[in-house]
Amino acid sequence: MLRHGILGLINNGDKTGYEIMTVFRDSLSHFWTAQTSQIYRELRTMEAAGWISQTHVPQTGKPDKNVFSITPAGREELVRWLRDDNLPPGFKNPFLMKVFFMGELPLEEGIAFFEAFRDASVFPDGGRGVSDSAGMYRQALDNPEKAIYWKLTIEFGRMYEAMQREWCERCIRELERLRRMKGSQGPDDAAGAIAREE
Amino acid sequence: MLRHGILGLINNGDKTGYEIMTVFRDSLSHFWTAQTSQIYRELRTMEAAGWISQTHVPQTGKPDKNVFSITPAGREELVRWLRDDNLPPGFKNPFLMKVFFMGELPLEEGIAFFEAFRDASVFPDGGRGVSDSAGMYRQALDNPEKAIYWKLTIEFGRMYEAMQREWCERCIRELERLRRMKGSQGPDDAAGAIAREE
DNA sequence: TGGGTCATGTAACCTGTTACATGATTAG
DNA sequence: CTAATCATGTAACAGGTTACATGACCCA
Repeated sequence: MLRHGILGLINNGDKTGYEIMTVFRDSLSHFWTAQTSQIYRELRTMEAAGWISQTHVPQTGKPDKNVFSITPAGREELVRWLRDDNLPPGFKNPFLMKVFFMGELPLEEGIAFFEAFRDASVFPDGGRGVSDSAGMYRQALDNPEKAIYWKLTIEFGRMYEAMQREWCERCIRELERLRRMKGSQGPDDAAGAIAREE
Repeated sequence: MLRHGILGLINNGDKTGYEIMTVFRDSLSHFWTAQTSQIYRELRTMEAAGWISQTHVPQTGKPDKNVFSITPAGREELVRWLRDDNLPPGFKNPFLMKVFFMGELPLEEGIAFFEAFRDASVFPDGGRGVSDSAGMYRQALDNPEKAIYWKLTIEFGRMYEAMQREWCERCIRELERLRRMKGSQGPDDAAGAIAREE
């Protein structure tokens, strides 16, 4: 996956490993992350596979750079991957893993946990930070057909956030309801209420 | 993460590696997956760390089993993990990675891609398959305070799905709009319309 | 003079996936 | 008779994270 993401970025224009890292950090962080260590490793693998080629560019006042360009074989591989029906089955959500076991902590802590999560947003500014990213903006003007897909991923991020916030609100309401029941009527009544609900 | 998930399951009752695998497959698949190979490896690590202990149980007519129980140190580790503010930053969505580069394929293929995704649901039956899982149901009756969190994770799955479907619908509408513009007015006008939109 | 940017990477480790291997019992 | 279930794992590989290392230039 990362391999093909890097390939797509190089397809949009020649890039150094460093530039690829900045794109991941500034424009793709809402759906993928990558460290330089992994990027440089993948670049070597991709060059060995003949998907990209490297040009050494000496610079003065700055370190020299290695600029990577996509090859015809790389372009073929990119569309092959796009068409390939290969979406991985396993979806992992560490937050839900914790929620699943939250019954081990007092209710109050559970409520605080959801409040903290609701208030911590992936897009603290409503997505503007990602949307304004310079490189993507340039591309949006150059090539609207590529830009529309980029906008759709941003839209996904926004909708995901809104959904997550709404879910947190619901969870907090549910937990507060349980707390009230425990407070006023004792644990047995609370148990009955939950069981009856389903 | 997986380590702590396994720990939480053993905390809810002694289990064999095989039983842990079935719980992941039947009840936690909407937010985590795990193969037996990984489960047995983690169990060994966890036993070495003193979080769990093992009892060999000979059986007749069936293979012998190794039943794992949580230790006091394991229980301490579980609540430490629950309280620890350690949610990983990197969120990875292979589907969005593909969407991001879909501009390399013709519009028709992009539309078909979203249609296929919209129709492939994680919860083909609206979540009933997961909710009815026997082990979890038993627990829901035993311990409502644990069960409520399990229900909340199911609810997340349902909301996520609904959001994803709605997002797909929006994407399809956007792409169809672009297709109409390209068809009737040529590529330059389409470009202008997208640029003006932002 | 201290921190940020540009630019390269390595080493060690941890986590996850794929494929394989065994073998009795039970239900259709 | 065949497939599924119960129950254990190993080996090899792929993918991802953390920490470290270098070094010049520029801005406050």
